Amino acid sequence: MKGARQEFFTVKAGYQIECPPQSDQDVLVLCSGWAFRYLQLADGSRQILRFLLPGDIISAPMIFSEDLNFSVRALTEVQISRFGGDDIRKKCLADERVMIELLRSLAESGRASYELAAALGQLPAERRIAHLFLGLIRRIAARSIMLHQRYPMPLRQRHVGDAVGLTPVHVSRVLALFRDRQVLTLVDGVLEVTALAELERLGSLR
Amino acid sequence: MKGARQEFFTVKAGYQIECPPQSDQDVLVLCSGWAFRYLQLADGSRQILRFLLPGDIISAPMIFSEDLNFSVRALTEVQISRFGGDDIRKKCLADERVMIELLRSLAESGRASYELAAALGQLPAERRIAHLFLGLIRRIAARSIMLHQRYPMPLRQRHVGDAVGLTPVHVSRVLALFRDRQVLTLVDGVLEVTALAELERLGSLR
DNA sequence: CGTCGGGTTGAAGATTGTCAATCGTAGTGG
DNA sequence: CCACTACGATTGACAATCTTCAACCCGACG
Repeated sequence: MKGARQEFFTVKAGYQIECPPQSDQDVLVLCSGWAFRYLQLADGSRQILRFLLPGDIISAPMIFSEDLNFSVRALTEVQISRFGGDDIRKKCLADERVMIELLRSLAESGRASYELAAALGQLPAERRIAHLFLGLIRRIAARSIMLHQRYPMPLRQRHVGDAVGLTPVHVSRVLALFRDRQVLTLVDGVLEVTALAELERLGSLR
Repeated sequence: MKGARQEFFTVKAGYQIECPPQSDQDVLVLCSGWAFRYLQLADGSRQILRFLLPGDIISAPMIFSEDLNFSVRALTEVQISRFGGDDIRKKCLADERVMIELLRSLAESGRASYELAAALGQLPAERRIAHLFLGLIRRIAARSIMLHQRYPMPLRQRHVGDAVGLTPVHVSRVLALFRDRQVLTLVDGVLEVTALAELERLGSLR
């Protein structure tokens, strides 16, 4: 990416990641920390659409289209790198591989949102939560070598609930079940998986 | 599109629309009839991801990516036009506008799947069904002039259920409610909207 | 020491699913 | 023309799932 205009900035945990007026077309990449895309509904509830991990493009589905139809919020403190939208678009046309990589990311994002819809529509609470964790630990494992099935997971139960369409109290009950059955524990920002096979059985769609 | 390799074929109502071996990269466009994209789950249930109307690209999210992660099935008898994948890709690079149009379609598809996730995760049955119909009548109205708020809607209640994550029985109850409250009726493949304002109030996310 | 956010738990209620019976309509074969 | 069947829609009774409301605990932090 050398030669491209690029800057960094930081957003504190819990704050929205704005896409300021003139820079709608810019591309933001998450460098450290966690964030999430979500849709805010009129009745006050929100649907978390995807958790963003370091390396993810924050507004992946919108690199070419103009209007952003979702919001993004920092889950932990995050560091973000901004690339000029025009630079990126020029690079795409110049370098085949940049374009391919962007499209791959776009396709992955599309697949994920379809899986999410299927999970929300068809699975009961337990399996929805298993599906969420399964997707997350796979993405985490793809980024760093894991030890003892312990994964960083800086989510409150409210975030889990907003992601799978359940109330925090019910999330608490399901997590208690998982604990009792020795499937996993989520404590203090760390997810420990004790029965991966069971988690996969619950969380897999096919 | 003149000069591109192109063929037509037909699929009967209820049959799957296959993407045969060698032509995974081809682009299929729906010319007449209705179809739907869906994900088949291991337990036998399925989530309908999007209904396809004439003019829609059948595998829109997958023009560039190789593996198709969803299935497509004909809802009515459909006519389909096939374009060679290589031809399309060449056109994209040659003609800026073709690329733009494809990306617009892709972005629209992404927005729709996010809205679907939000509806499935956050809305109760009544509002989920309202949301489905609202999205459909807007797309139908954009394609042809409508009279008296009557829209062709060749869905069985089972399709509605698979699209919004409810059992056909409960869909029947909700539709009965809508009938009683004079909001809409769905009879014999025709949706008649009698209280559009109410439908919008129920089915809008924001 | 008080407060506050997050998690846990119980009890009650709302929503949605399951099971089963019924009805109408269209098709099918005698 | 008449069973016979198959499918979709409807309805009732009941059960399972999930939400709501409330109380309580606990650690962090002023």
